[in-house]
Amino acid sequence: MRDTRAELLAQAEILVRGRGYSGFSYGDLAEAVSIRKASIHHHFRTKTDLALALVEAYDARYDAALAAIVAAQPDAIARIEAYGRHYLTGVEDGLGCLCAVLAIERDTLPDALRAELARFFDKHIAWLERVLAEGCADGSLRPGLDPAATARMVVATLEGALMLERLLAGSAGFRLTLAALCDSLRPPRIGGPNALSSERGDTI
Amino acid sequence: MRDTRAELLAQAEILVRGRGYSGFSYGDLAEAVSIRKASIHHHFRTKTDLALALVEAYDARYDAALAAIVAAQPDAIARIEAYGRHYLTGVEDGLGCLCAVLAIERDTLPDALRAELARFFDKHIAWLERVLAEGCADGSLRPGLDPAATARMVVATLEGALMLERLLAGSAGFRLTLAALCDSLRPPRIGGPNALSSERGDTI
DNA sequence: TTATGGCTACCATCTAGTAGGTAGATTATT
DNA sequence: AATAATCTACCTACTAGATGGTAGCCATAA
Repeated sequence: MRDTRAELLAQAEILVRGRGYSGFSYGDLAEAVSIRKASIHHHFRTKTDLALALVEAYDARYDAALAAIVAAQPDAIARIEAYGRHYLTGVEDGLGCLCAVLAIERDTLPDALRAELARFFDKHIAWLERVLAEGCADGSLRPGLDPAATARMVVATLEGALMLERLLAGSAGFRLTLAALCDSLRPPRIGGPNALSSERGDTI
Repeated sequence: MRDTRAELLAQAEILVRGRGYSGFSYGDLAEAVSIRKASIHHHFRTKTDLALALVEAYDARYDAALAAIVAAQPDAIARIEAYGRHYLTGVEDGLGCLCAVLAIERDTLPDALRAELARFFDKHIAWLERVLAEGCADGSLRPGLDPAATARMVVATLEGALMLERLLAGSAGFRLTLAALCDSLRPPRIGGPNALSSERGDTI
């Protein structure tokens, strides 16, 4: 027997991430899942309820992903690179970040949904701030780096790159940005081809 | 006599940037400008025509802004900071970037509009790449920085920060990100409180 | 005179959401 | 074990209102 609710969530997520929240309708979703429009209301009474459930599921998946990254990657830069690769799959699938898509329509969003979005992003920023603070402490990051400000910057960069490269250069463009971001966090190489005012060195 | 077309453009831009493209309607716009819905069609035959006109006007304003920045700021970092301050006004006004808002709904956008958006962002990336290349050449930027990749990163960071901080911490949050971004482009400070094990000469 | 720019009055279609019903499974009661 | 009550998941049919867009009329200004 099929799990209609799960199918609704999966297809709705694809629709929202591709066309925006008010750009998709129960009609579209009904067609995608092959049930009648009215039946969707049995699972999600209102469109807002559906949106909240979408964010909840998306958030839970990210919770798991963040924990997995911390477990698998010991190094701060590697963690941020792994974090960035989650956004990369969005670019590859041609889908924006669910929460960014919703955030765009901020002015028309119900308060509860707006609050959930804020919680989602605050959580990511807090996670990154810890990762960065640890990296600062063990010297694997550029000295002088401000973990709090840089955490916000990292989320912003990846969110922006996903929006941008979904439109422009796809995963190739995204990878460039992710590489530039990681480079900007690394400690300056010393003694290499470009210590000081001399030439700049290659990138690897 | 009033310039209705200009008023329509101004109000439509506010509506789109606040609620998304399919989140605003001719009905909303008619109310905002105090004319009848049907009269809008006299100025903009279809909603797509209106969107194209919005992007054109937005693009033209940015053309002027980019030129003004180059004229006023001699230094690469100062130019990028000035560029970032344009996004900051969006945060202050509670409005997203017009083109980012439209890009979110990529899958339902008419081809012509999607192409205009790509042109808009490509232009910004090209402009930044030049600014960064010049900054690399005159030594005012971190050595080893890749202008092409970093240009994409800068646009992504600012677009992402605008989306994010409009929802979260407002201009205070945005300023943090902008500061972290500029810091990440500067040459490493030397001799300061946190020089690595090796000294090196000053950069300014 | 002829555009221009607005109007009223439409239209077909789509929107989220409701009402009420049905077939089948599950659970409770005898 | 048989029956009764309830629940689940879907359906058809509908509503009121919004949507983008059209047709055609009328005032004013060049």
